[in-house]
Amino acid sequence: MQARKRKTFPVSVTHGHEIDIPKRANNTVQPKGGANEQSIIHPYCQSQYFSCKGNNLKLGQDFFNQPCVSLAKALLGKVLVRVCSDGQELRGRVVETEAYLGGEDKASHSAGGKRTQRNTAMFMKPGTIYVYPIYGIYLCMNISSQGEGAAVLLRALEPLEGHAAMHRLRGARRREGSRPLKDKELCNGPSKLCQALDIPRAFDRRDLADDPEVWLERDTDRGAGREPERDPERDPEDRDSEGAAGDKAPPPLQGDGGEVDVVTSMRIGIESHGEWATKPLRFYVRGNPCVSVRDKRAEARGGQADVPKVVT
DNA sequence: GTAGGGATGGTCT
DNA sequence: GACCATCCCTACA
Repeated sequence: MQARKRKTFPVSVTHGHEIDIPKRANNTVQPKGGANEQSIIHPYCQSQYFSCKGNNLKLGQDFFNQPCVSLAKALLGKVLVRVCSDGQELRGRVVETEAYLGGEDKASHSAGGKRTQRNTAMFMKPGTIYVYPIYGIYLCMNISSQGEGAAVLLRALEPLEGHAAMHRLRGARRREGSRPLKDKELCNGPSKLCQALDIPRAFDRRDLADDPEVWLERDTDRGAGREPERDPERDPEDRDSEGAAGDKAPPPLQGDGGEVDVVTSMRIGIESHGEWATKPLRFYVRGNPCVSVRDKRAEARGGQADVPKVVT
């Protein structure tokens, strides 16, 4: 299937989506410097609207230097960018996170202030990537925050750019002949997103605020939440993104500085940690089909988890 | 769609 | 040796 055409001007593209560029009265776009300059505008980075000497969309140290719960919520709607070895950029919007608070949090790898070779990154400066192996064969990616040993686990992304590469990367580990993955299944889990964006263990302890291969950006896509980008390389039979198997279209994310409709819930997979397993420290974008596990009860209550007390 | 079970090997005690 | 912030597949409603 071919990429669906949109009524947007295709000169400047963000995250693989065309962005709506205000047109002049004569309905033409006037790139700064005239028509010749249009040809040298980079599809993403050098948009005339997001000119990026040094990429001014990139989130820096200041962003990461905030308390863990605050960072976990702030990450929702931001875009994780990964530059592959072949130069291709993969992009996914963060739609689900979990906060691990450090010493007091018994479910955290850094519980009790315990510092090991593995979790060293959790104690490094905010914005440090913590990648660890789990169940022998998978990886999970965290971002350290303010607070000793505190970090935010990235649990799910909404694929924005590089769908074909993500399908390849995810498919490489699946059984031959198994059913094709839907777009919403590419990154709907902490290890799945590491596979889809080719996040290696070697990224552990690297600085997300200053790394040429992986970083976070503000989301400039005012159309976030609409139908995901289609990738012409993909299997034409993959029709998943047609409303994500009946899911309602996710609510619009308001890019930078805007509000995201956040659902707060209990964290996943830590049942053995007693009361800490029930703390409302998981956050996700309401209605987004790429979330790994939806908490319908929390959603029915208006986005709040059962347990009222939030530890920050 | 949901639930259950098997696979898997690094990390920690 | 036990645990594990997971994933995939199959069966069933």
